[in-house]
Amino acid sequence: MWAFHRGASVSENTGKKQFVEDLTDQGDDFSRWYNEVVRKAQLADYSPVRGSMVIRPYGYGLWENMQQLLDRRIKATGHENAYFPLLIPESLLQLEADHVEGFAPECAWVTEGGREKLEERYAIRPTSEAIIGHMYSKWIESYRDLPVLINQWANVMRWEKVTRLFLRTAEFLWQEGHTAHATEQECLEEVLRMLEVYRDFVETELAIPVYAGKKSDAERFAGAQDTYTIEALMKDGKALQAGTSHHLGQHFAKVFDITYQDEAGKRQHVWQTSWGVSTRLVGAIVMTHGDERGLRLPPNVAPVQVVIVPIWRKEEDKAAVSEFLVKVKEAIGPNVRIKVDDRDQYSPGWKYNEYEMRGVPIRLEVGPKDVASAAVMTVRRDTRAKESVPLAELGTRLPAMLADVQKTMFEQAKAFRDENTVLVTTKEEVIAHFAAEKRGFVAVPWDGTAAFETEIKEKCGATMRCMPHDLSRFGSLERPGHRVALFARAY
RNA sequence: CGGGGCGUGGCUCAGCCUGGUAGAGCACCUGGUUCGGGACCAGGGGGUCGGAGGUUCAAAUCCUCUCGCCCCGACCA
Repeated sequence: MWAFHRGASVSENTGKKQFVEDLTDQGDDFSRWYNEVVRKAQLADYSPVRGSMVIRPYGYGLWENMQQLLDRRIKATGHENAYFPLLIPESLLQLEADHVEGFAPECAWVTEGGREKLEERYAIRPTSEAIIGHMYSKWIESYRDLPVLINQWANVMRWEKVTRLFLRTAEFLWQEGHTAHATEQECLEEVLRMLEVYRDFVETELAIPVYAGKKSDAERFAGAQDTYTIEALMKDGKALQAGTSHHLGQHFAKVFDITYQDEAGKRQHVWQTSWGVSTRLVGAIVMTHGDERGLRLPPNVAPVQVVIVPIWRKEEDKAAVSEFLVKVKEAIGPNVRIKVDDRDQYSPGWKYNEYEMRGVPIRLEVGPKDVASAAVMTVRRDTRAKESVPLAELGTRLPAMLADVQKTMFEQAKAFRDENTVLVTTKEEVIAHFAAEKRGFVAVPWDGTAAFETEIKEKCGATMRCMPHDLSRFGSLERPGHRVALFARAY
């Protein structure tokens, strides 16, 4: 099951070197493959700042497309964007005990301004609950002010000991939603609404299937009452937390004194949520869809959806192909993100390999033969299927093909995830699974004790990822007094 | 933060053990021929060997410290 195809291999028939050179095989060393792909595809590069990376235009373009699609959903559910300061006074951060306890070890501090030592040091935000809680206490007075539904797109910093491109960097980009509600009921609805927004966004736009569910006490966010999560499975069999939505209860409201007068004139603490996804999702795309040739990007977020490679030998070909290209672009129309690579110094074959490595969903080859037949050759990245499409049909066929690539990628990822989700009935079987396989999700009836989780973690390194909401696949595991829990080794 | 590994042109690495003129392939630049799955020929440019200190007539090479990166574990989006 875990024998991957070898990349950069020698073809059995021709003996010629076949595709992407110098790319480590996924099965040989997945981590190394990941690092190489991220850098060779120019998503990101290391920077001189410890643990911090530079997101290059191609990677940032991917993030921008993700941002746009998610931002639309966040606004469609009634939220507004705002911006809070990067620096958080230590006194604010310290108000919520569990919160400080959770974040203190990874805070970076500003202790000087200009040449003066500060009276109170500032934390560079690891998250913004504290500063936002402080502001909410000023803004909220009456039940008429509720709910407050604010989102922020920002960078945050966590002084991580071990960093990895996109998956865990000291500084990263994300969005963090922070809402305040009059009742716990409304608050919980919001938490689940946003979890669903994340699930839909990640599955629909990133083509990454996830299990949505609730975290155990051991895994929940510092300062939260409950944490909900979406968990994805990477190709190496490890789980990745792809987004979280927190039910903060009244913890922050109490310490930041966020209160309102209800209709009866009585003063009440608000109920709060916070939820976020980060640039880690870029890493999730790479590790969910990538293959032995490199990246595979879901069309919905790919910076370039269709790359056009013109081909010519003689000068007269060049003129004819160039002329034809104008018609091709016109036929495609403005709704597809295209790129024409007419650089002369690279051969068509070189370009094919290059754009496959960079994950462009569809390639068009346009040469003299295509001009003659008034068609273009299309090649899909997901299936590598080649098909000649008449110029007249491009305008409708290309968007349909992109949609199909998107769908196929999701189905492939889902099939992989499902094949690697097993059901067992005892703790011992969970441990045995990870001791032997060390991969995939294992669903098991959980008695709700911390000892159960701890023993599994200590014996095989797997942690509880969530208690899934959708039990349609796990019905056979339901037991009185138990919850179905998913375990996995995780990033 | 523990255990292990690695820092030498842009990239992948050799040279280090046994100190003595910094190398190769790829990439890059120029010219020409090429172009439907990583083209070829000719010419050319580029590195104070991660950093600091030490030993030595002499350090990429030996010693000490330091920074960074990678892998495996413990903690986190």
